[in-house]
Amino acid sequence: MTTIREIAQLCGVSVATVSRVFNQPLTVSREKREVVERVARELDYRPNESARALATKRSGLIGLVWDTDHRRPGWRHPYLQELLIGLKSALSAHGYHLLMLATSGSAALRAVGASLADPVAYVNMTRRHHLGGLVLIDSGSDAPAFTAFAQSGLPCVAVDVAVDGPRATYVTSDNAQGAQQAVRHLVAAGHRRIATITGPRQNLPAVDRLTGFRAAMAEAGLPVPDEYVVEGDFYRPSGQAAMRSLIALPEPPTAVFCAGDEMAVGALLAARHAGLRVPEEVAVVGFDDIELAALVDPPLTTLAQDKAGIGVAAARAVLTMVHGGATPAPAFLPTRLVVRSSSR
Amino acid sequence: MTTIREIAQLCGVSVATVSRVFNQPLTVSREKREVVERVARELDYRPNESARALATKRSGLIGLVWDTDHRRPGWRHPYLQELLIGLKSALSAHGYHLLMLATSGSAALRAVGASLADPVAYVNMTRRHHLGGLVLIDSGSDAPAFTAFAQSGLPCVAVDVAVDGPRATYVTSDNAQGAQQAVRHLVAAGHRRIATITGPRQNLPAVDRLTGFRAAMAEAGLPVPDEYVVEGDFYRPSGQAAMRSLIALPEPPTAVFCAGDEMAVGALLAARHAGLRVPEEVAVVGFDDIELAALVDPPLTTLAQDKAGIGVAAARAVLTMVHGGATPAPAFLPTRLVVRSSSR
DNA sequence: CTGAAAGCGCTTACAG
DNA sequence: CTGAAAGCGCTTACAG
Repeated sequence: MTTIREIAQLCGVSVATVSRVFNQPLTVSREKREVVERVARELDYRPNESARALATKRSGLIGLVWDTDHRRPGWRHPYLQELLIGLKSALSAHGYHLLMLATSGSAALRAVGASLADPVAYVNMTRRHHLGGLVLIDSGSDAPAFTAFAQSGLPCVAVDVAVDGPRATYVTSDNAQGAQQAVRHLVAAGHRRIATITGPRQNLPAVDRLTGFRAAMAEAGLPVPDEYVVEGDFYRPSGQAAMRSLIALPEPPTAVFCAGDEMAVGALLAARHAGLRVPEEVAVVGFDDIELAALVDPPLTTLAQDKAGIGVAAARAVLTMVHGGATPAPAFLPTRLVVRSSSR
Repeated sequence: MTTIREIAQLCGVSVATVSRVFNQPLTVSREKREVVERVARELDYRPNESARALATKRSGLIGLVWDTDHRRPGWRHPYLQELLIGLKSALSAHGYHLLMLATSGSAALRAVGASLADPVAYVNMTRRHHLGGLVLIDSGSDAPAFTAFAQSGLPCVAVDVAVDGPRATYVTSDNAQGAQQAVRHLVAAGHRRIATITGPRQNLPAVDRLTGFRAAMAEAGLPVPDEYVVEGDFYRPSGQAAMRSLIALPEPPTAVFCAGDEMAVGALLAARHAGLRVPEEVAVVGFDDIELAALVDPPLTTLAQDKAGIGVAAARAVLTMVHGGATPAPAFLPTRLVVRSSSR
């Protein structure tokens, strides 16, 4: 790797001048600048990022926290790949790389002295590596660390989880709005007895979807008996179990809004096992539009999230803060109703 | 952030001694060591990674190249999430983080002067950031850059693509073996006319699966007429089209081995559209065991890859090289036949 | 075992 | 506009 010194010598200028050519080009006379640029190009010069980070305290890296919930080893993020695509492309466009941090559940941290539950582990990593900020992907198992980081004053953008702090914001789908669309669609199809299978009580999207559901039901003048609200955990089996209990009611619903596609697939299975035709005897609507949604039988009506868009929005939000901008307000990205055969 | 200097002052020792306590603890007298360790703990000291990397030319980071094929924007990796889980956990266990590089398809690289097609872009990034090495995930669009990196002599581990170089190796499933298992399973079920839908000709897993297919057919003494080998591209529509053409043959196969689950799902659709019952009239076997496989109708017999295991193996291979070990031989991880209802 | 010193490669006030 | 110098925080021969 060629260094700034070699270029300086070859050009007969000081290292300061070479450095300026790359960092504040307009402060250098055009002739010197052009010479330096030419020589740098010929030698395929690339600045040493470690040296740069040491001198400037900025690294050109954004951290990504995506812990896999150790209490639920089978857990999968419903749209991680698209999220990463969005994140990465938006960060790349500004010259940033994405550092996936070894997370607190790992042996590594313990090795370097951080206890498994060290809530300031992310703060430390961010400082040690001079990260511009962090993007936090909710895994449901990291709440204290998320909170500690959000409070730290370092740029922080969480996905699908609400965080609070001087430079903390979050991005998620407009879940309430999505749930409303689902209910309106079902109401328009003539349904009156509409139940919902929710996500976990502490989960942001789950809460907002339930809120939207209730709002839309109220808007339509429809009652929501307690038995029509069954809590699931976003996993398929919970949807299946919830649907079974709904079917067993004295007055079962004619339509069920599920807060996630995985649960909706479970609900479909339960309906099939109970010998109920979908959508004739019971309509089902999901949320997420995972790949599976279009392929189950019958294909699932659902609310498509702008998965890559959430990644892009998260990237933009960190970058805004990294570049000194004001902390962006939380972003709620619109969802899109995709009508398939599981409802009408 | 507290620095080594502050600790040195508080302990009344030189910075060299403090540094040694962390890097070569046994060369420091026990008393000084204990004092330094205590003070460091009290101050929650963390070494500045940029300074460290600058001084040692090692960063504690492993790079990850995962480009999304710009010629195929809809492309999705069949098991990225599990791969990342395996990679990350194995790297974490040794204190390494994973740096997702802004890849060559991005505007960012052009911005910093790397042309879109710059084959040495990865070499440069590795040097600039003092990365220990790179893990390359095949996206089918980066061949020249992969080759250039593999040749560079920097530690290189590719996933699902063969690379060659002094410190380059790769890991993939034992695809030939898996295909053999598939064929043997079908032969054992009484099938004689077995066709295959392959992946792209240049793709390593695709080639190996075809090789295994042919080997097992030969072993069983069964012919493989040219029309029984149809090339797909791993995407669902190609499987559907290929299956249509197989069904249309004067002597159609009674069983079809698909080199990927997505294509197998397409094949299932084609069979359904043609009014053929699966597996009674035509059996279908896939490869990968994606989530979808268990959920289509009928559930798909397939070869499960050890997805996280591939990530772990890749991580171990880079770490071996980073720590000065010999270049590991390419690893071929065993697959597991999962029999479901699409075959018998 | 320990410290003073040089060095990793770059940036940025400070003078001129 | 340009250069000499100090500094970012750490590591590692080199003496002692």
